[in-house]
Amino acid sequence: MTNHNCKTCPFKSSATKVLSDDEFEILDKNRAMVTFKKGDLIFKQGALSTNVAYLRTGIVKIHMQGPSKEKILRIVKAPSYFGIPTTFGNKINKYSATAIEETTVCFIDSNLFRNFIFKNGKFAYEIIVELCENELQDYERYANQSQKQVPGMVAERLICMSDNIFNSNHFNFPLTQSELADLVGTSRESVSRVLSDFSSNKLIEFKGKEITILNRDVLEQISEKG
DNA sequence: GCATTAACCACAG
DNA sequence: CTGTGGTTAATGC
Repeated sequence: MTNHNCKTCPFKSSATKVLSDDEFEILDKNRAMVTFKKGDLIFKQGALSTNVAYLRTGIVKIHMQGPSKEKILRIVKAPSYFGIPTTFGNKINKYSATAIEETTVCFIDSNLFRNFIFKNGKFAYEIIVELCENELQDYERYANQSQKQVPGMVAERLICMSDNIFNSNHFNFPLTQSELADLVGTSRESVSRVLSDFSSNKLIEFKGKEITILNRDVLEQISEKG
């Protein structure tokens, strides 16, 4: 971890892959890699933002304090940037990031990052692509969330986690039920009921945090029907 | 009216 | 942190 090298880092972003050797050298001097444990706050809503955060390994949740409750905006899996909007969109962080499991994060000075965008068009393009993909995903979630019922949204999240984060039908669920509720925008009780319901209908099985998807087809139907 | 859905509250493991 | 029951409000036949 001490003498790490960006050029040979196996967790480079697709944007970073197009940097020149000179740029890599500059990057190496202007970034800091930090390890976070499960539950650690990585950056905080309301605090000043001076670095771009890049998730090198691990999983984090992006969350925001709403008028009355906490809202989980997204779950981000490495490798991915996760603090670009909050660094360039506003001086003050508009949301917080918390590690959901052991995580390594690279902080890159935002002035340096801005320079790369100015000087290296390919780099800038890759960043735009990533931001656009995120935005599209968010739009989809807004539409779903306002029109689906609770079982539909929970089913959607389970499938999404299984497909995009764990690539398996069996995984250790990284959130509490209360957090899952904050993610899909309902109450903790509703999540609990839906989960027991799915379980008694043999769509999933869960003991503790271990979740297994037993009947993916029906779960997808529920997700689509809402 | 009656059923469904889901939030809020409360209390118990 | 989770599971459940009671209550209540909104919405849709």
